[in-house]
Amino acid sequence: MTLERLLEGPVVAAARGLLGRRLRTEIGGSPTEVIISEVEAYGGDDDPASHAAGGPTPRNTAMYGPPGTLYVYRSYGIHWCLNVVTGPAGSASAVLVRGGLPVLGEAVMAGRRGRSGHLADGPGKLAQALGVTGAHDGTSVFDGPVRILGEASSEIAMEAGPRVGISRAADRPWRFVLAG
DNA sequence: GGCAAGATCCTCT
DNA sequence: GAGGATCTTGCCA
Repeated sequence: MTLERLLEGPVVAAARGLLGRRLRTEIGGSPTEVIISEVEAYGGDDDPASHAAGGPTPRNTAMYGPPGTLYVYRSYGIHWCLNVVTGPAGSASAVLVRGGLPVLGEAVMAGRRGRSGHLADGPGKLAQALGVTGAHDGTSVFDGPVRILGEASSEIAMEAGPRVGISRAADRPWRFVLAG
């Protein structure tokens, strides 16, 4: 299964497929890379917890783009959160990347974060460590500054659970983490 | 034009 | 383990 085909499919399948893949950025001349270790799936209008639940708005325009579009939004006025749009264009479903394991450019990430350790174990931390901001909203993960490498990691162990940090439809088991 | 809520992180106790 | 920081977005008057 290629990355393109994966992202064109149902959002839950895409979320599972993204787990364990590599997320690479090359921003400010410093390459950084993490293995995606935690994701959450968000549907379109039929998902009350999704930003697209109320229809298109200036902020969530990127969610209505083609699969592989990057959707970056500001959370709590402080942090950036990084999503990958999935499904056919117009479905407005996306996968939130909640965490990753640093594999390249660890020193760069520590510099951006202003501390060592806990570099990318949360949505806001991940975006900050990788240097992702609203400037990258709407770019493509196939040929933009923020890319997902196509190599599939086969046979990985994962666990599913309820989504975190939301108040509506929080019971859907659409959160996936690498086991261990 | 004003208000309330939010897919979070950090510090202190 | 609990609470504060901090500001953008979207809704309503």
